[in-house]
Amino acid sequence: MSLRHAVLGLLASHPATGYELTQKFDSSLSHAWHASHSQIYPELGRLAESGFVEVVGEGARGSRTFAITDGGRAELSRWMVEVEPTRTVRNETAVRWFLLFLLPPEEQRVVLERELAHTAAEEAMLRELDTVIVEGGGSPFHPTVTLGLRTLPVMRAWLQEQLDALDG
Amino acid sequence: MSLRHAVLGLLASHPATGYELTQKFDSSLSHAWHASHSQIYPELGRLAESGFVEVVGEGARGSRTFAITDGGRAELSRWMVEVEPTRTVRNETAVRWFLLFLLPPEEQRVVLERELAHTAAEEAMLRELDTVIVEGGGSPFHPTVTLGLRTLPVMRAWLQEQLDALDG
DNA sequence: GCCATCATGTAATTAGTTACATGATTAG
DNA sequence: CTAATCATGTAACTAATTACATGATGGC
Repeated sequence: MSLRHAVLGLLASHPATGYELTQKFDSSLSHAWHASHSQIYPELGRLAESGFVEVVGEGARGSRTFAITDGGRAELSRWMVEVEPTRTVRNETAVRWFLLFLLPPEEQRVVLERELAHTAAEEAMLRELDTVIVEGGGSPFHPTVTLGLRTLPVMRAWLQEQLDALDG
Repeated sequence: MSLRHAVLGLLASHPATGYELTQKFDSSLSHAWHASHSQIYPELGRLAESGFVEVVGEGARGSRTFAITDGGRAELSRWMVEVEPTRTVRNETAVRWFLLFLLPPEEQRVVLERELAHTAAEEAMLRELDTVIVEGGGSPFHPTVTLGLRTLPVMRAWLQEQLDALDG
């Protein structure tokens, strides 16, 4: 389970509430791991029980800010350095691209155009994230943006080639 | 759930046994979706119940070969064209890369070298898959290989840059 | 006053992993 | 003969999604 360590990692750079963590899973971490609030709140509870995080403040509307503990940092390092990474990937978009050839040309075109539009939207999102990061004086999560902005043109080129092949 | 449609997609290009499908999830589809045999066999049963696949032959050791039906093809097209794609991704390797900066330089180096070694192994695997495909007279699953071989250099360059930054 | 967003939680269901279990065939 | 691979299945458990549920705060 990477959720545990993803949450720990987010808290390692900044204390946050469950709500803020949920937002980070939807922005900076969205190309690496997904989790919704119904998973995050119970996980914070379990991490606190294990002594890896602790509540360091309470705010409006019953919000609680969590911070990583020394034990949490140790656990995170251990996981990153010593635990053999699980290489399994789950990416529905990739599945769809790889099955594309099964469709008749006209349907392929529809799907390819949808995907091209999506890469454009994604690029806009990444550029905005990048701006936020630069204005904020640099952030630990730059890799998501950097790698995203570098791999997007490769993806777009492939989609465009498939479209061109349909025409020519 | 993409498993259902991934299985349907694999059967759409070729009838196969559950065992063969399991192998394909570990090779051609490994960068898009993962599934183990304990998930695949029950799914084949459910697909058969829905009338999307059928048994078209029995072989040694109780093996059963499944093929997609017309109904299955229709369902697959519907899913690919009409169903709004789920864009959530789960990739533990990406999580690890994005948390890298949390480690002290010497540990970063260890991890970066492990990851560089992994990209090399992956490239070898992709090249071998590519050879198999070319010798087999071309295969529908070429996109996995093509995109993999194109994105790998981007990944490797990023890893190398991080390493260089540690040194210089 | 009302709508958007902030903020948290739980319950029911479905998906996925790990472990258990069995046996046939084939290459060396 | 024996180890690797082929081939299938189920059970127990863990992870993740979807749906239900509630209420505060702030801007207009």
